[in-house]
Amino acid sequence: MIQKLSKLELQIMETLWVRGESSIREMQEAFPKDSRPAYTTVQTTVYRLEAKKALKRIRRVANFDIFAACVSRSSAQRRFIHDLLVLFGGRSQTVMAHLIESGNLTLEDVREAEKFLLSRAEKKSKSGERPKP
Amino acid sequence: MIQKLSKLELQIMETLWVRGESSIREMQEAFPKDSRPAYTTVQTTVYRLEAKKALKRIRRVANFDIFAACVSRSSAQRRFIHDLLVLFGGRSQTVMAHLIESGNLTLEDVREAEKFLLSRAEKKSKSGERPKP
DNA sequence: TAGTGTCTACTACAAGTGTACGTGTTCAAG
DNA sequence: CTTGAACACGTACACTTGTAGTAGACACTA
Repeated sequence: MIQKLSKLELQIMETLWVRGESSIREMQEAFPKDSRPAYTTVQTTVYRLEAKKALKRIRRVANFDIFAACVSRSSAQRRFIHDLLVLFGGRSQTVMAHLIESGNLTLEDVREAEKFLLSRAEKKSKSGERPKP
Repeated sequence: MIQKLSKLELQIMETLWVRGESSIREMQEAFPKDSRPAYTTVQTTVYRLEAKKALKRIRRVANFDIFAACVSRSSAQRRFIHDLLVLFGGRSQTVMAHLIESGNLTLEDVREAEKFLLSRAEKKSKSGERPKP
């Protein structure tokens, strides 16, 4: 099972996920300049992520290391969402309600989701009753 | 502004939100018996919540205190969701996608949300252009 | 080859969190 | 009034997380 990642840790993983292999310097500079942690802060966090086997050293270029993600973005996020749901008593409607309230979820988004759910339901009925994958 | 609450803290607040005023013992026993923290653990957490002004002592019955929530459930949850969104780069579609993936969000839920969004859009256009409350 | 700047590796520390032990207090039954 | 049960309160401790300083290794330049 994937270990729990903290906020900063996830932000750092984000760089690896979107930009691929990176050095510590690159990960640090991926932060917005107005809220950028010190180089050593990023470094420590990267080492901790390495200990958690969330990323690994790929190779060494000149005098610095290049890292790459070991866990996929969606599995880490899944893990995160799961924790979230526990807190909301498993009621994702509540979560969605908040997303809407805060104006972060538009009608379009919801319709998109609906379409997706419909197409999935179709596929399911075609391939016979499949209660829980 | 509401302070950040941890997982355990939120779970304890949950008791106050759903059952109303409670004693420490009641909050502790609200946990499922197979994962119930010790009485003193709950107690310490309650004291910390008191320091954060998330709850307060209402009155004393016999030799024990009765507590009640000071912050509303939705404001605490809002705070939590906000943090979550930051991690997902503000893309709530991603969050919703995960909720669907995990089977926690049904077609019905989504349709419900859609209805709500529609009715809200109507209200907004009736009361004139209101860009950002 | 000496100098300069970057990177690693180690170390440190404070705040937050989960957990729990004593000691003292209070109630209620005997 | 004594005693036992339940509770309050202070204290403690280990672990996590965010943050960063420093010493030494290394590479590239003059």
